[in-house]
Amino acid sequence: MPETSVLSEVKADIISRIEKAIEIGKVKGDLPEYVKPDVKIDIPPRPEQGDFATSVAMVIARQTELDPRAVASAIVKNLPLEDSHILRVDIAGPGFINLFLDVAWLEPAMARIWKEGPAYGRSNAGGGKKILLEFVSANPTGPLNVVNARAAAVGDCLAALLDAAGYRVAREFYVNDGGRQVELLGRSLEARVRQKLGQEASIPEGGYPGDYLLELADEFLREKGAAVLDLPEEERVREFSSFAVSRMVERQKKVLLDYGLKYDNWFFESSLREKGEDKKVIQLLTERGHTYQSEGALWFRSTTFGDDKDRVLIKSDGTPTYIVPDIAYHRNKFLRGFDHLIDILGPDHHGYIGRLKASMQALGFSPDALEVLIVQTVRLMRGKEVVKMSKRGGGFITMEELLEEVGKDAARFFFLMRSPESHLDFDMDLAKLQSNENPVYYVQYAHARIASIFRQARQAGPLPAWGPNEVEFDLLVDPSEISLMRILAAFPEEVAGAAESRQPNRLLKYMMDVATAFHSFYTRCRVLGENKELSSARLYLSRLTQIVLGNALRLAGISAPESM
RNA sequence: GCGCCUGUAGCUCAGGGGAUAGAGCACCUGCCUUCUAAGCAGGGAGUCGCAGGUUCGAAUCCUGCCAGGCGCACCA
Repeated sequence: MPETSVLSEVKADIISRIEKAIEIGKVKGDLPEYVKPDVKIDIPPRPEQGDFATSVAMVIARQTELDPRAVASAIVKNLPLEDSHILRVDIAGPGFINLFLDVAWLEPAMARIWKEGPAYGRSNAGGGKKILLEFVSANPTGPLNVVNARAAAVGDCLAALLDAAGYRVAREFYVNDGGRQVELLGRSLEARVRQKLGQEASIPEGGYPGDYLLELADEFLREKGAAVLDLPEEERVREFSSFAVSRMVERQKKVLLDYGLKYDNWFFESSLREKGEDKKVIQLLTERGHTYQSEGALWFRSTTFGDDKDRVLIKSDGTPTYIVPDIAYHRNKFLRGFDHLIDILGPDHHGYIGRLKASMQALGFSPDALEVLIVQTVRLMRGKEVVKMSKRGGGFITMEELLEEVGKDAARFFFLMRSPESHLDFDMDLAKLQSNENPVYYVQYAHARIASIFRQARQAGPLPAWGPNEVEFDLLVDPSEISLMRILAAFPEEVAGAAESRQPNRLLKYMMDVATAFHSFYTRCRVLGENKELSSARLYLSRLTQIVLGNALRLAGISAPESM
């Protein structure tokens, strides 16, 4: 895996030259001795403002009360240019330093893509740090819904991004297979089974009336028969519950697999109880003096660690609250050797962050090592119409139904396109539209077009020599070719940036930019039918684009079609 | 009442101290006898929710307010 990308090497070189210019300026007396700015460069909004720009001069001007443009010209005057890619330097606006580069650096940058192929985009920004990413973790009491589908897309893509950015990532699904809700699931299934047998039975209060238990009841009768009904209550409920849970989990696994998502681990809450880790956590918190008895319950003094209020661990009826296994679970994650934990939760769980972090701190773990991301709600639309999502009426759309209707690629694209914390309107009509109105196809089409060029080229005879060592790179001079290459060169940094900021939507934006640049190139420049040298060079650039698009789509979990 | 998220073009949303605020879709005008027109080039379209403040510079940071969504259990 490469240390850095060619682009970041170029940037680092420019930054160090600017730093050197400031040092020289100090020696010459152009700048005061005490300035020590952090030099940052970025890509300016307009091409006439150069390839890179820096605002250091304005920052220094603030520190020194000098005129920003004077500071800028002091830096520019002292900027060492020998053996650099810098062609020209301008001072613009209130004191920006605009740097114009030659295009020679693009050649090694493109050769890097060719060489790394499917690995292009990877970096070791993360330094091999071990991250556990827990997401979806829906209760096994019903089918997955569209918010789960959003969390699945975001989590899976974020995991892929972190992996590519040099972290060691594990994807984990936490199955809440204990507690009252699972008992209610079992009792609800029992009621359905009895109804199938013509007996008088109703879904218990707070139970699960959805249709999916009707199907499960049939399966139960087919596989287990009715004998279970004669067992004593406790045993009977256990049978129904465990049957229901295992089937629901299987069903969830299957949908997620259809979505292209494979977890490294499905972690069952029950395994914590079997090993006594829930009791252990209470013991540890008590030993450390973070618990107290009050009103017949055992409390965790989470306010010590910044939580709004203390939390009950053991209710006055002697049963633990949900938070106990959750604390044990997060402790277990740390004990398994992960350096950093990321939980992706729904918006209804934001109140939960404080108590969870407090508990980790109370157990001696750094609260910063636990990071909670909230993925906001999804509103399903059909055009202008809101699709009703009432859970009670059973009329809500499951993840299965969503995938069946719009397909995996469109679903993932739409979920990833938006920043995770923004509320999302998901237009199902738009998502399944097979036309240019649907943004999914914009990127895929670029990929398919490239594949088509190669098909065409092969039909015409043996391909010309077009690898990095064969190509006359200097023939790639059209503005559309240059800007395409610049974008391709930025991929590793884009991946690392999207991973660090936990924003898969940045990857999607990048894919759109690549597609735009390619479509523009495709329209302006013919690849085939030009002279041999030019065709070869453009085939080379096309293949590089295809590699980048393919890699980006793979990170997003969206397929890269060869034809459309 | 308190907390979290959101408010930017007709619609869905990027951008989260820097230059003339962007994209996709929708709308208008051009571009297919040559590699896929699910494309390209161009155009119109915006008081960045409102009001103050900090700053050389605010859509971006701070405060208050308004609007929408979601939470605030000895439920999970």
